[in-house]
Amino acid sequence: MDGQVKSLLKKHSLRLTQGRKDVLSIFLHRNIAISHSDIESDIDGKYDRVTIYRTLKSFLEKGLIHKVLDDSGATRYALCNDNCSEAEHQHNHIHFKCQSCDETTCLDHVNIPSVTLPDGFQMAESNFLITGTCAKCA
Amino acid sequence: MDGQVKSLLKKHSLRLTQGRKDVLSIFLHRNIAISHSDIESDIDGKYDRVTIYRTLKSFLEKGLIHKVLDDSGATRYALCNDNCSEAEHQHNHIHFKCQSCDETTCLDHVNIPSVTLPDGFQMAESNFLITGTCAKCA
DNA sequence: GTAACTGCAAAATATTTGCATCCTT
DNA sequence: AAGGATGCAAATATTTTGCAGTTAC
Repeated sequence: MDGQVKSLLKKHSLRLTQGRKDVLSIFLHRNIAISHSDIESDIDGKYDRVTIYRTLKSFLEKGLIHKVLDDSGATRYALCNDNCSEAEHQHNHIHFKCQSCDETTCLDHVNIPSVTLPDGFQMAESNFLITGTCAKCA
Repeated sequence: MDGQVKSLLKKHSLRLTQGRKDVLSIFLHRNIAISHSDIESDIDGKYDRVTIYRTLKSFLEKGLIHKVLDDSGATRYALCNDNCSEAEHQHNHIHFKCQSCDETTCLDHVNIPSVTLPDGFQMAESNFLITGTCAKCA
């Protein structure tokens, strides 16, 4: 796991600092979309709130994580898949938010269906969020 | 238009106050998803910031408007269609956010395709946001 | 008349910026 | 050594809450 953390950071041209390793570990351990405050409570004061904001921003810019839309207003993030880089994101999976346990998961095996847009509209990215009850809470 | 405003408010069991009429008018005039700050700049101090928050909350609870997902963190709202009520929301259209003009529109004629969820997952609502270039900006 | 709505003040939460210091490369 | 990362302070933005006064029904 530690080797994975290092190689992921290196792969995305990010310096190997303890803070980044710890934050990335959280993403790897919890396979759900997490927010700034999730991380803050996980590390429990080990790093400054501002540092976490900047860490997330760096990860975002380098294509290590992506934003997960949420209907509650909270900003959440999830690990990108291997195909993502600073240059281009390649996400085609649906996000599912459970109304019961409040967890947002990436449905990696459910692809976003293609849609036909009206004349003149050009798609760049798409985000699909489904709300409901997850398998654990059903 | 004024009659439409009144009947819409009545239909959703909302008292006819000037503030609500004005806010609802903004939604009717601008057929795009708007945020709290959009409204605030539109009314230009006529009502308190807090009142607008509470107005939006009331509209939301009574099924007059719905939240529109946004990738920038801003919370936006759009008018519900006729089928929505306090009890149930019935949205099946895709939202399109233009990266150029920053406007979010409801693509009323593009339905959200149905997807098959993994075993145990149950869908309640779905939100589909496509980012790209709109017809005006292409 | 009464419950709901509004404005003002203030608190709580979320996010960003500047700067000095420290650490990775 | 140099540029990037961090911590602290503080500014800004966003949203919520309490309370007193006002208004719609």
